[in-house]
Amino acid sequence: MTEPGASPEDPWVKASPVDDEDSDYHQEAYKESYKDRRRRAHTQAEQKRRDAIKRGYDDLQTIVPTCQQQDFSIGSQKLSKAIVLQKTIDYIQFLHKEKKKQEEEVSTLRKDVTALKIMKVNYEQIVKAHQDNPHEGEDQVSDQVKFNVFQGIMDSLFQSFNASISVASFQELSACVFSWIEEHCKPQTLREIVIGVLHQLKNQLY
DNA sequence: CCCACAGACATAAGTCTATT
DNA sequence: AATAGACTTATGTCTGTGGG
Repeated sequence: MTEPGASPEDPWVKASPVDDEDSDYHQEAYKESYKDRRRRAHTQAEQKRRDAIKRGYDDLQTIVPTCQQQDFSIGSQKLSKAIVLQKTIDYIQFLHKEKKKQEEEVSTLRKDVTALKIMKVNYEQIVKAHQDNPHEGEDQVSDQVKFNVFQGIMDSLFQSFNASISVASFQELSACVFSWIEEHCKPQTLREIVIGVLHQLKNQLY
């Protein structure tokens, strides 16, 4: 739609007052020209603003993957602005959820790394002790059996630890750890675990 | 303080397009 | 062809800002 009588080439054509001696008319003509000039500039500015908005929607449609899915039965139909906005909102919510999931995964993996590092240090100490005293206790059981005993005990402890511990906050973690130690690390309980593991291994071996 | 200006928003009217 | 819905365009109004 074009403005009636508007000429895009000469937007400021009415900007100067007309050459007339009549001051009232002169004034009126000047006012009118200012009004026209103002209207023209405003129309241009408004066009610019609408272009910017349109560009924004186009960019959204390009960036948001769910806006790019096309129904091939219809062809590459342009989505309405309302749909582009809704799909953008949905996509941002999806990204937020994904980010949260990945952060949780990273946290879990960090804990695994810490545990593995501790275990590595412990094993290195054991290996070093063996190297320092290679002949101590020739009648000792094999490394495999020792590992099985260790593994059985640690598995049992880990199961009770995993069932008792929540890591939502440090306070909660700390409270859970203390309660777990009280409940599952009593001498009597540990004794039962060790005996149970040894029995189990004995049955497997013989 | 007044005026000019720019930008944002609202609205009416026109245009385009898919559907019935 | 009629119609509905989405979109565009021009214009009016309001508000904030900066210069004289």
